[in-house]
Amino acid sequence: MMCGMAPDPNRRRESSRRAILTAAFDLLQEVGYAKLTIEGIAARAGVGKQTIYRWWPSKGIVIFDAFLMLNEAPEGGPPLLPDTGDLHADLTAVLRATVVELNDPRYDQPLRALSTEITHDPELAAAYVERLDKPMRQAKRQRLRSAQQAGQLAEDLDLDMAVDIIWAPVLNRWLQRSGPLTTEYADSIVAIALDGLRPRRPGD
Amino acid sequence: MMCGMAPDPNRRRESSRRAILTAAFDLLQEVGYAKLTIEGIAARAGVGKQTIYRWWPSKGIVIFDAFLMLNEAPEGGPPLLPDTGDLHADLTAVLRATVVELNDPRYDQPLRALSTEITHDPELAAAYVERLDKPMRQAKRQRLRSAQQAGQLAEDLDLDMAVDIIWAPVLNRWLQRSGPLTTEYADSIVAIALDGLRPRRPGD
Amino acid sequence: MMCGMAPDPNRRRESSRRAILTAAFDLLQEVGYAKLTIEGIAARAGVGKQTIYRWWPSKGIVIFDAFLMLNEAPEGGPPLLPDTGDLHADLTAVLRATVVELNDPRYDQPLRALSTEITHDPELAAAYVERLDKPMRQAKRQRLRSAQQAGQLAEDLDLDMAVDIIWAPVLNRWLQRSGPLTTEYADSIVAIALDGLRPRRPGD
Amino acid sequence: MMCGMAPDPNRRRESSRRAILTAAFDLLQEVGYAKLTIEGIAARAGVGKQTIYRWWPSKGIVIFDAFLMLNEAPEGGPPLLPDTGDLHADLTAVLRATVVELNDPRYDQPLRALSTEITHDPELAAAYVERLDKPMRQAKRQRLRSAQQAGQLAEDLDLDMAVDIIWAPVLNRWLQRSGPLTTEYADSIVAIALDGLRPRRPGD
DNA sequence: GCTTAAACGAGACGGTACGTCGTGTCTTGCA
DNA sequence: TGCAAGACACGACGTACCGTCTCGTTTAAGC
Repeated sequence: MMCGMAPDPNRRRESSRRAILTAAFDLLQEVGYAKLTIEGIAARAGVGKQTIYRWWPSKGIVIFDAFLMLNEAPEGGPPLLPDTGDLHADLTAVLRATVVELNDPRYDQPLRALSTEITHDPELAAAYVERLDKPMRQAKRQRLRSAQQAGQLAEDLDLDMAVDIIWAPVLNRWLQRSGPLTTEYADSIVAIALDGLRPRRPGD
Repeated sequence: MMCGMAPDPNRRRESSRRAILTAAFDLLQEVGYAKLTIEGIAARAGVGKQTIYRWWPSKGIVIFDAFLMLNEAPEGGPPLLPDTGDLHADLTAVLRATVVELNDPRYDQPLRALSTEITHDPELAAAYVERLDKPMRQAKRQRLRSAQQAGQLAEDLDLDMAVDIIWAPVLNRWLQRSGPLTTEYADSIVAIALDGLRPRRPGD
Repeated sequence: MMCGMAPDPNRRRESSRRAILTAAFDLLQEVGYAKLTIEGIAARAGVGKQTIYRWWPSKGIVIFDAFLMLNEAPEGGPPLLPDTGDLHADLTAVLRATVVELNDPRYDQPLRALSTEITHDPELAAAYVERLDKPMRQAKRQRLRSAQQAGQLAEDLDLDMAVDIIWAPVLNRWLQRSGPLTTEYADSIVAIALDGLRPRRPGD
Repeated sequence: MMCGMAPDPNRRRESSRRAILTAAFDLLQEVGYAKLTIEGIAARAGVGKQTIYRWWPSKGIVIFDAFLMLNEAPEGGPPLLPDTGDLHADLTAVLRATVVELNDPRYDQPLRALSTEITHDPELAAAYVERLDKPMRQAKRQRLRSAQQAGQLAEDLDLDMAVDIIWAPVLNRWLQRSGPLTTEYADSIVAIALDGLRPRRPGD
């Protein structure tokens, strides 16, 4: 017994949904976030504007859903980080991959757009954390836990913080362009995060 | 020889400049980034739109300048971090202050707006790094260098990276709302950053 | 041989037809011609839009049919004008009735809507002339012919023109609101039409 | 001290005004009333939609103003009807001219549009009566008064009604297409109006 | 009475136009 | 001449309807 009756999802046309999300993502690449318009998405998708407004409450959620579609499509089970036993090497490889992805021009504009939307919309941020961040974070924590059990990480270490300390600097440098985002930067971050800022005793 | 003539900065009316920047900052708090308009700023500042377009090339730079005005006003010389000799305590205090500022509702919307503009405009990002980030980073590096000279930090440590590792997690959590941004979080980040993720030998 | 198959009139649901026409007429009164929409009619009639599109080619014809329904319903045979032998009195009475009907707020909006549709759609105009105008005109002509045979009207008078000369001024004043539409106006029109604009010899 | 501050007519751009009214009139001819849109007018006039909305409260008034522009432009003083002394001939000539104008395809659609707007908007109707109908009616009355003074019309004749009786049938037949609108029709109307429906004594 | 094909209600869809808002430019008149 | 005021061409907004198109669900004719 609600008013403002929500549309019936059964009647939703899947082809339109995909066309809209694809168009949104493609346009983000091509024209950038500032020039992304609902009208543009609708035109590119060959869809009426109302079809977008009917199913998505805001442009930000369209963008978010576009990423969801991308990430859910090719998945074969939950993501996993490599575990060769060499924590330093594994983390370096993964963080380098992150750097490469952030430097990929195909993802640059869309990712910045997603970041902006998350920054300004708490609900979207929650959805992001839940749907996109959580699975990756799980995998990262998983790798760290494995290292912890092998005695390679401090016993009382909060793994979520460890994840933050490793990945946040890279994301931040990318967002703010506070310096070149290179694989060397990734390497150094991993090294410093593992060993800490303080001098280590010889023999470690 | 009078095409595209740049306006004469000498004739610029200072009162209008301040009114515009103040209005921009206030409106950011009140209506948020998405609803911040040039017309709104002009109206609030009691100024013609052209006066904004004459002196600022984009809305982002108005926002940026608004922050510049704030940060340059009360300054008595370059900023400094406390140096009690106890690095852990000093860093904790400063990072806690950062957390408090980020949680201050007066700065929340404006800071997010600034962040968004930087994310999407490389030129603005460069200006940000140069004019706002650099001075603070200088102060942070300064404190770390002092510690390094006292043997409290690794000799070969890249201090810029150290700054990133300490401050990026806090900024990131704030931007993405990936978790509660508390002083405890700040404390833990400092602790982990200093000691690293690896287990320390007893006696450290 | 099955393209564009016309719907089978036998299966037509009479209740829907009446509901649609009633809804159309009522909405005309309530919201006026400009805001009359097919969706509105369908909603008010508790009917799907397609049911309207299936049976009526245009909104104008729905309106027209609504009038047809009204006029055909209470009919017991063809309409007749009173014939007391006193032509002046009879015409005055009938034209006064016309004025009263045009001034009735229940019919004002619907009639204006009908008029507009007729004005812009020649086919509809033909239907109007045939189905609504003709029967009334017949009755009017009948009364005039009776007077003509009694020697009260010129022998060679074109009765259709006589009808026009008597009724058109009233309709026109109503449509254009070029002046108050009163029974006195009707009276004067009849008087002038009968006697003509020229001065009459005494003794007429 | 008003809110909803009306725009300042001094700042109005005359060229835009003319372009809009011309475009509106031309489009009425070309696409007809039903397909006349504000967007279409703006596009054809090379003007922003807002410029139309700023100065005209409704589409009907744009149409009305388009006619005003047409009628005020070529005027050299108030309009006059021919006065040869032969009332019958003069009226016939003028009413024939009316018929010709109504049959002119350049004016057909625009006039029907104007008629529709007047029918549905009382305010517009008042403006029409005042600005467009009144001057013509004045000229018509003038000619009739001249005839009246010459003893060719009844002394106590209400000249406004006389005008109605002569012109309304033609307008009505044109609007409703209730029959062919020919010069013969005009002739007959004049003849019948002058002599009345009743038989005249021989010698008149 | 059971089947089956239609008309039906509901409403999603690709579109068009609405009337509003903001952009960045241009013009006018005041100081 | 710098400025406030604001008109302007332009483009996007979010909404309302258009007319078409599925969907299941009646419903009435024909087997």
